[in-house]
This record gives sequence, structure tokens and C-alpha cells, in this order.
Amino acid sequence: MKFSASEENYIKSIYNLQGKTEKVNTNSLAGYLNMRAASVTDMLKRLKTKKLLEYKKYYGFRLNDSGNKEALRIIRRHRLWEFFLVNRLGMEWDKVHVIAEELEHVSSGDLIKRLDNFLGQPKIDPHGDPIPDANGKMPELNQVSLKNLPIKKNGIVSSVSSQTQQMMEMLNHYGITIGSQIKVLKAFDFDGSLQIKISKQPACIISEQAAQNIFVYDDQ
Amino acid sequence: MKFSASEENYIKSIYNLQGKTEKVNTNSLAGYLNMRAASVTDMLKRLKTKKLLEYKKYYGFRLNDSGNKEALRIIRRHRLWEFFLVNRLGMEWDKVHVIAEELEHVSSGDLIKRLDNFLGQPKIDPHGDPIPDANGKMPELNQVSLKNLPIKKNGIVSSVSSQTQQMMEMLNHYGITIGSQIKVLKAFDFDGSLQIKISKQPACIISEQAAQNIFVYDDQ
DNA sequence: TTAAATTTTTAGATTTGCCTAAAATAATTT
DNA sequence: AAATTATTTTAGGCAAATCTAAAAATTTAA
Repeated sequence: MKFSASEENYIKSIYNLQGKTEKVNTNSLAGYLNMRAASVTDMLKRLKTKKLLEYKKYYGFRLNDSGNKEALRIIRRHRLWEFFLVNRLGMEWDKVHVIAEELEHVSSGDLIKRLDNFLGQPKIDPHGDPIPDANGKMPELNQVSLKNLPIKKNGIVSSVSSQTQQMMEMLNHYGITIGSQIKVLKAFDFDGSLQIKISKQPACIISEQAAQNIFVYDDQ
Repeated sequence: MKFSASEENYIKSIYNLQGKTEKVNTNSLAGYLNMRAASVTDMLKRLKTKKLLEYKKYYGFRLNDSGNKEALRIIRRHRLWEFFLVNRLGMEWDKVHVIAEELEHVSSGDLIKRLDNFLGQPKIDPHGDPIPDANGKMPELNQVSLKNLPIKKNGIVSSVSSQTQQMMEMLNHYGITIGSQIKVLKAFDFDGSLQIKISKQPACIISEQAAQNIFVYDDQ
């Protein structure tokens, strides 16, 4: 079945919001998509008709199996294009998201198969997120928030949960990029801030809020 | 100014239909786009409001300067993507059009600049059509219809005007591809059919209609 | 040069995807 | 357990992009 760009955006967003088991609610999806709750309700009905959604009025919703499968197809396209933009066209990893949001809706199975091959079947996108394979299988990587990385243990920056301009600005300031080696030297219980060391740079301090939004692969 | 995918399709189609000086009429554009005349009239009004069109009710229309500029930007994107699909992803040149129709609407100047560089600033797309440069300048190539190629003169197949399945089937049958060396041995005045020789294949006959739709670069 | 045919436009409807405002339902507080 | 608050849905509207059917304008032909 084929879906409109708008439907695909909703599907992808619901996927991103729903955890392993939790239901998503109308307002949080509306907030996530920068839309009004009423618009979300409209689309929920449409997606339910198309049998992508488990949805009981007033009680939240989740993607069902075909919804999840579709979401993974969209996410696969998005991440492959991001990989292309960064690793072939040389764009900055913090600038590719918007463009990939458009490219991901181009609907040709053959195109994506060939793009995947052309790129060497990458497993991780430039933000450090795993790329679902052609069957929708997502490589499980043991990622932890920097906040939870045990003291003195090495991690590799794998992704950041917020991709706002403000976040990017801060990461640039600290010289943190995907793939950076990182280590927590000390945690201050008072405010949750952390003293960290990034690659070979001198140690510095970051806030609990920042640490919460930076994810690393536990580098065992 | 930014345009919707739909507006861009109209702009590109008008560009393709208008010659050097002729006006385009509603019905021919409707036919070209597989739409009804009424829908075309609607869009003409919109494009006129956006100052892309010279349009007098009942008397046809043409793109004005900014319309032409916009058309060339769209065509540039389309042809660069076609080049990418064929020369990087290895798709067949007769299968890329539909996908490029989607990709061409992705709106990022930086993306196209980088794609152009990545591809080595190609001048001709896989169908043999020239790719407008970043300023909208279209390389002038002296292309003639096979029908008008002087007898015994070598030509290089540069493009075909119809990209229907039927045309592709016939080209495959004759073993004609973009870039093929081709020469007219004899013209039969009776029905306009031509005896031609393609590269090193034995001579064969094609109809006037086919010859009219195959273009070659005069290979001086 | 008027009648017929063709082309183009207008008028009004439909679908998608969004909105605001009001109503319905659920959750929380007193 | 009512009353208040918060959330969600419904109702109704709007713009883009399409359609059909009818009206208007132009072109062609008798």
C-alpha cells in the first residue's frame, strides 16, 4: 500500500513516540508534529481505516504490526539518505535531517535497494542511529545516555536525542561529534552535572540536561 | 520563491511545450499532463498571480522570464538526478524518469550544488538532453532528428522525444541506445522510411515516424 | 455571415490535510 | 462524589488541487 507524505510523517512520529509498550496520546503527537490535536485525531481515523493503528477513542493509540513495518521502511529510507548526504555529498551531519525528511518520501523500492548497495549497506546513520535492514530488522546496539555511563568507562558518542539548533550549537562548542570518544570523570550529585573528557581535549563540565540527551555506545 | 510540486510540474510542462515563440494552449497542456482543461485553467490563474506567466484568457500562454528561469531550475534538478540514478546507482536509462520526477521537487539549493559536484558537473543526462547549468544556461548542441540527418553522415543518438513503453520496446529491438553511432544509408521517398546502420550491426529499416522521434548529434 | 463545432472558462463538488471553537469525555482535586 | 481541570473529539471552515457539467468565447464551415 502507498501512503502520502503526510501519512508517512504521522506513522514515523508515532513510531518514535511509542516505546516498547506504552500508548501514545493525541496531545504529545500533536506537540511532536507541531500540529493541533484536532488534526491528529483526523489522521488517526485515517490511519485506523488503513489498518495501521490500534486506537480506542480517548485512550491513546499504538502502531500495529503493519504500522510498525511501514514505520521501519520510512526510517530506513530516511537514514540511508542521511548517510548519502553526509558520506557522499559531504554535508554536515547536523544539516541533513531536513533534506532527508523530503527524500524519505520518494517511493521506489528499487531506488532504495540500489542506494543501499551503492552506500555499502551501512548499519548506522551519521547521527549514530541504526539503519533498519530491508526486512525492517533494527540492529540492537547497547546505547546508554551519557548520564548513565559508568564513571571512567569509555563510550563512543552515538546519537543525540534532540536535534535542535540550540543542541547543535552546544555540541559544536564542546567539540562533540558522533563517534567522539568520551568518558565521565566525575558526577556532581548536587546538580547532576558531569565532568567529562572528550577524546584528547581537556576535561570540562556539562549539565545533567545535556548529558541526558547525549547517547553513547558502551565501549566494552 | 518556493513552489508546490504541482506548480513545478505545470511550469516544467509549459516549458517543454512552448517552442521559441509559440503560445501554448489549454487543451494541449491538459493532454500533456493527463488532466482536464478546467484544472489547467485554475493553475494558469495561480501561476499568473505568481508572475510566472503571460496569459490572456482564451488566447494561450507562455512562461515569462522568471517562469523560464524557474523551469530551468527544475529541469536541472531532474536531469542531475537522472544522471545519478543511471551512472551511480546503475539503473536503466529508460526507468529513471518516474523517480526523477519525484526527486526533482526536493528543494535545497545546497543539495543540488553538491550533487552536481559529486557527479562531476555533467553536461548531458542519460537521455542525451543537456543539463542547464547553475545559472540556467542550457548548452546548445546541434541536434537533428534522424529524419533530417544527411545521408551517410555519422550521428550519435542523443535523445528520443517519446519515452513511452512502446518506444522503448522498439529501441531495444533495434539495439539503439543513447550514444549509439548511427548513419542513414538510404531514404525511401515513397513512405519516408530509412535504411540505417547502427554501430556495427547489419543495416535495417525504420519508419519515418520512428526516425522523427530519434535525435542525433550531428557528428562533424 | 450565420450556424455548428471546438476550445476555454466558470461554477460548483470532492478529497486531503490542516485550522478554530465548542462539546464530550476522562482525570484530578477538594 | 461533585466540581474543576485537562484532554480528546466533533463540527464546521479553509486552501490546494483535482474533477464534471454547463456557460461563454472563439474558430470553422456551410
